[in-house]
Amino acid sequence: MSEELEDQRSQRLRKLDALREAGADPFLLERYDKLHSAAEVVDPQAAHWGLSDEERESVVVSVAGRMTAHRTKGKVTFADVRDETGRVQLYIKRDDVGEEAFDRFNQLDLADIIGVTGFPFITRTGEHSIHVKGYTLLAKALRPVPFGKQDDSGVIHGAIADKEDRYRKRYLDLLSNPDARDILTRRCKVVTSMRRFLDNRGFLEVETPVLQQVAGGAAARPFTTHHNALKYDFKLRISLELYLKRLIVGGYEKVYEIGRVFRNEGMSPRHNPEFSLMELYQAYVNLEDMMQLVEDMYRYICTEVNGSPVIVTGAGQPEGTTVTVDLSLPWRRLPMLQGIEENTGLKPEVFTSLESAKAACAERGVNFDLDNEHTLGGLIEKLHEQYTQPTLIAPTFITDFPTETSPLAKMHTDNPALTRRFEVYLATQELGNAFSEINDPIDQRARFEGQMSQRAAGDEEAHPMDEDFLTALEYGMPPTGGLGIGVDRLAMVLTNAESIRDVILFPLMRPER
RNA sequence: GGGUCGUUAGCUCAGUCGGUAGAGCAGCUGACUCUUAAUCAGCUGGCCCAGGGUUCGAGUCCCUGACGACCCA
Repeated sequence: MSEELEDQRSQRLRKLDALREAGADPFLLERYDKLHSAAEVVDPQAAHWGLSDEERESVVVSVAGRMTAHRTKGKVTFADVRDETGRVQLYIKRDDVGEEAFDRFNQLDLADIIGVTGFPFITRTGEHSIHVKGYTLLAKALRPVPFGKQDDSGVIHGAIADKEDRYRKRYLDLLSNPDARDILTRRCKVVTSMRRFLDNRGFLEVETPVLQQVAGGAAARPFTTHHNALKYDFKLRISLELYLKRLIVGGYEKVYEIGRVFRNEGMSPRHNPEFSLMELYQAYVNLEDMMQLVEDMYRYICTEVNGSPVIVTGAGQPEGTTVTVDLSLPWRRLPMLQGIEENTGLKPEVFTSLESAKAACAERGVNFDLDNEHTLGGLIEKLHEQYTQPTLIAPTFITDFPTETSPLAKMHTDNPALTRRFEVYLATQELGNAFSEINDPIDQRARFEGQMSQRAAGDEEAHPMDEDFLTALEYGMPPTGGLGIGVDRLAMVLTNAESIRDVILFPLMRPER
């Protein structure tokens, strides 16, 4: 095969072989004295830019990163090197480094990882650059990386664009699309700032089992996996709840976990089968204390991640429109039935039985099929989702959930049909779920039994019986407030991401065949 | 689960009425000692997602499938 017919990978392999034969195998290197970041070198405030041209020549800078562009111009070459912090331009002159080194530099391929030493240098066009005196190939890229090219208006051409490629080969997306990198970085900061907030408040971060005999704490179907030695099919957890409450029984008073949970359900722009959940439990506090905690935490995270407590997001809005949500304004509290009345005209009195509620819904006309509703609580939540939720732009606590759909929350003392529970909504998105935890083991058993009968009636997502958890409650658990937050969905709202896949580094993909 | 759209060079994308495959970038060769989407000259590069079908002839039309995206329940 002639040289001309080799594909780019073969050409790069050939160059690698040549380097190895010459005793310059880049993959044998382990360490490079990377003394500066690209951003530090380029920073207009950096001390070296205040020096005279002559003084600057004695300054040594050392950077490392990927070569993302090169422009050869006869006996001088310009190249770009990019690291985590940004881009810096290199200027290399044959007469400075010698013909052999200059030719070797021009043999480098885009995407090769190099280390460079030189001195700070301002080009005739005013760009802060590095005048190269020496360089080392630290790793060879055998495949071309689609960096794209940025035009004068900042638009990048040729970047990897196919969403499937971007998710499957996220490393290329990160190298190619600055926006993707920015969103994912901010998502990571959502997690660290959440952790910092809770640590500062004296919560203990704990880890609980992923492999469980009974997957409870939420309404969802679990994944099953097999343990060979025990010959037992374990479930992957669908929430963190029941183990964290066992820790409250055990005497811890403020615990939290940020962890992956798994729900065996379909995928959508808002659903990934594995996702990150934060749950916290605090003994001796009530629902109102949890509301205050949520307000404080969201303001903190938003300010840490975005620099401001104001969110501008298109979540839940018509294409091309955004809403502004100011987390520093007072948050509204709205009982669920009151919200339904405001948005449908259906009065709370009709929700005394499933039959009367269905009749009232049928008379009014609703935008979903009443035949699919088998419980009063389920019908109420459906009305909430369909009519109230789309109106909830400003931060709102929806309170007083039906007992039927809240098998782990304390009942109201004056109304056993409703619970001491709230969900947080902002920009129409549900971003948190909290309740006063049931600590009455008799009540908890009755709730589980109610769920079992729904399960028997065909609801595969109804909560399973958990005898081990009930035993724990029987040893005594203090009154406790609990809170759960879907981290990915919070990140979506804070970063204005369109899909949950945009805030997950490696979203689940169907295996390629 | 239903519907719509997409899959063409390493990357981004064209491809007309069905007539044997195109551009830009990347790559290769050469020129150029301050360029920056560098420029200029020349060149290379294709399982048109897969499998069937219609046709003298299919990237293009039909069917089935794979994968993805979006919308709906």
